Amino acid sequence: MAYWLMKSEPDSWSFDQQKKTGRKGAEWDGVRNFQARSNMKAMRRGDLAFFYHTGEEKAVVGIVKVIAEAHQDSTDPTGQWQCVDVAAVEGLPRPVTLAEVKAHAKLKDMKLARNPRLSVQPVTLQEWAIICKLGGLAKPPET
DNA sequence: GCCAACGTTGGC
DNA sequence: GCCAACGTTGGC
Repeated sequence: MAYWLMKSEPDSWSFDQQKKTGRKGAEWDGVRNFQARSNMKAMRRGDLAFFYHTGEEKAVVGIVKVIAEAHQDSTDPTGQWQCVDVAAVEGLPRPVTLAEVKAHAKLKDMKLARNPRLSVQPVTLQEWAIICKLGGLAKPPET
């Protein structure tokens, strides 16, 4: 069981859109970065990920679950890129902003703060728990 | 809208 | 295989 963080520009794909796809979820397509790809290849069914909005919001807004492991990205004609499928689990009652992450002693070394350009990144259990709490969840979701 | 940081590409 | 140039991302 691993934890991740996936970033999206809400204008192109938002957590609200993700929620509308319900339990069947959607492909996390369009990733064209080797590091992000290798992170997606390491994902297993049932892993959980934060859904982060870039741009205006710059905040973790929800949680998604990996429902299909890495497979061909249907939007890639060259066939070299892959994606996973994710489904919304729940939104955070209170979004956790990038500013808060950077200000928090235990979170400021997160990849999110250090390398904001990596679109799919691992999150430690400790980071996961802290952000869930800051986000207003009584307890982190179960798989 | 600008700029810094990073990743990727291509020439040597 | 190295490195400069370029393009893109994302924060400010």
